[in-house]
Amino acid sequence: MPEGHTLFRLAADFQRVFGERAVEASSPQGRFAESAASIDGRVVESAESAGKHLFVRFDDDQILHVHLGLIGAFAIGAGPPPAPVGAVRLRLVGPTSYADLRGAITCELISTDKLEQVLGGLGPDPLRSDADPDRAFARIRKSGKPIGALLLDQRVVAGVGNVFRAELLFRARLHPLTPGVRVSKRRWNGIWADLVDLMVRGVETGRIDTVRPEHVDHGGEVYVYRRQGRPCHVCSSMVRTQVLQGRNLFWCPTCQRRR
DNA sequence: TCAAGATGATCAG
DNA sequence: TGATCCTCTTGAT
Repeated sequence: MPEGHTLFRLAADFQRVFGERAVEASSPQGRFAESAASIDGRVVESAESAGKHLFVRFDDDQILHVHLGLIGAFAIGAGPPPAPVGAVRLRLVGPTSYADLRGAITCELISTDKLEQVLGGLGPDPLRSDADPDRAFARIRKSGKPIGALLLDQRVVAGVGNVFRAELLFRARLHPLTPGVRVSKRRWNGIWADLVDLMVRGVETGRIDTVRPEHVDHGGEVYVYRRQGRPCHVCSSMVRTQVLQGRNLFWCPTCQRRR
């Protein structure tokens, strides 16, 4: 479930479990064997996330860069690790816990220069206190692309995925195909504040929970994401879907009218 | 039991 | 735009 809040939690978990500790590294699947050997026995100095990227810094300045992609997962477990199940690309084992990486699209060792390069390509991350929403708006206001496409562009905002996109636009009552150039500064400021709020809550709970209490009487709900053909929680219109740039878009045709 | 689709991003054409 | 990476869940058979 890798959107920005997932990576933020993962980095915090890494810091708590492996921080300041030496780890054994291996690649049961074999595809990362050489790099695993290179960090085997090193001490983890720090772990942090930026958007959907995870960076783990070791005491010899090597940096592990992981991007989970659509299907990847970095599972942390307590105690001694069991025999690897499935294609475990990287396994880290510390004194009290272990972590298994599967299915990631990126798993590599990088230098500080490359780290700067990756960070430089990302828009502001709502979970970082130094994030500047105006930097994102500067791109949005001069683009004719739909706001729904711009929100998924990691150069615009780092960490937003398909769930946050769908829910943010619903909560803002904004149609996903509205061109960026038509989104006002005031509107964007509201969306950004809502995004920060939702992602911070996502970090706390580990879930994406977006429905306001007055609209549903239990938790674990979303307004439109993957609810196509089902009634909107607010107005009972049927939620719609459409593929935009290869990704599924969801919206309520009544609450999010095209202007 | 098996196929399809999914919260992502890159690359070829 | 479609194929690809590669894993897991869901729903159809």
